[in-house]
Amino acid sequence: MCKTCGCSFRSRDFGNIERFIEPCILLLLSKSSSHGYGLMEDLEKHCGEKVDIGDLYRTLRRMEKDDWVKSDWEKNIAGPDRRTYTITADGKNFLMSAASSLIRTDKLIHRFLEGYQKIKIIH
Amino acid sequence: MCKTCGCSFRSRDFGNIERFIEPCILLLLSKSSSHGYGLMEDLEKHCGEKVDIGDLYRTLRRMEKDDWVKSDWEKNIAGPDRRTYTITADGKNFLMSAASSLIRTDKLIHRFLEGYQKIKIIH
DNA sequence: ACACATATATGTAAATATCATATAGTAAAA
DNA sequence: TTTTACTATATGATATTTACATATATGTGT
Repeated sequence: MCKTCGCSFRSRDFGNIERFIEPCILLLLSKSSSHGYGLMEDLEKHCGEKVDIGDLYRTLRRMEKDDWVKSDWEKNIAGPDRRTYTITADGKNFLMSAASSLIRTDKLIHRFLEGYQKIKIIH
Repeated sequence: MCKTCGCSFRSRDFGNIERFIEPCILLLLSKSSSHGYGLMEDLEKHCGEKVDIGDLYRTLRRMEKDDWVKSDWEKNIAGPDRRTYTITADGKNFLMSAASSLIRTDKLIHRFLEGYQKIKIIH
């Protein structure tokens, strides 16, 4: 049920990749360690990802539970302290397998789009 | 929690596009009307999609509720009767917008893979 | 009579996403 | 000095989606 207008149609955008944010985070962290709020800004700037900040923090905690990242509190004079995340060996491995999966996903999309072009020409 | 081995890691494959099956179904139906079981075979053969049959039937009923397809029962001498689905005008519109979304998704994946190639060269 | 392929459907649980809200530190404006 | 804005982390509640199991029924071949 669409929340904005109350209609019976689903409102979520189509085409979302499940948990795409996770490899994006790991890619950023493999360049340099960072904290949640900083990752939010980088995800929007460099990854074209719009981010729900609550989801991002929850995702980071989950990724630490999965041992893909580890975190340490960092003193911050200019504002609230930060929880700084660093990628682990497991995180690098997942990033590698995620890249393979995304290549497969990309092929599926291409196959679909090719098929779509064909029916578009006919009709 | 992983069901097969009981470990604390998530087991689902990474890279799944949410509801990707729906535009795939609509693409097949825009070639010719079909029923659930037939769509299952075509999705696996032509779309490279492994399909949960229960999910497929539920998805088709939902798509009819959304007016993307309509269905009629068809007599079948060679087996149980079939519910045959036909794409609607709304379904064609959704298919078009899904194709646009997937082009965007594809760009996100490419951006990610380019970034990944860069860090792979460095490390 | 029984197994098997075809055919549709639902129950339940887990995982994920969305939206709202809570809390707190720092700095600058009013 | 109080209020506002920005930075920063986190959780509650709900909706959506997926996964796996199970139920039901028809027709064919052995």
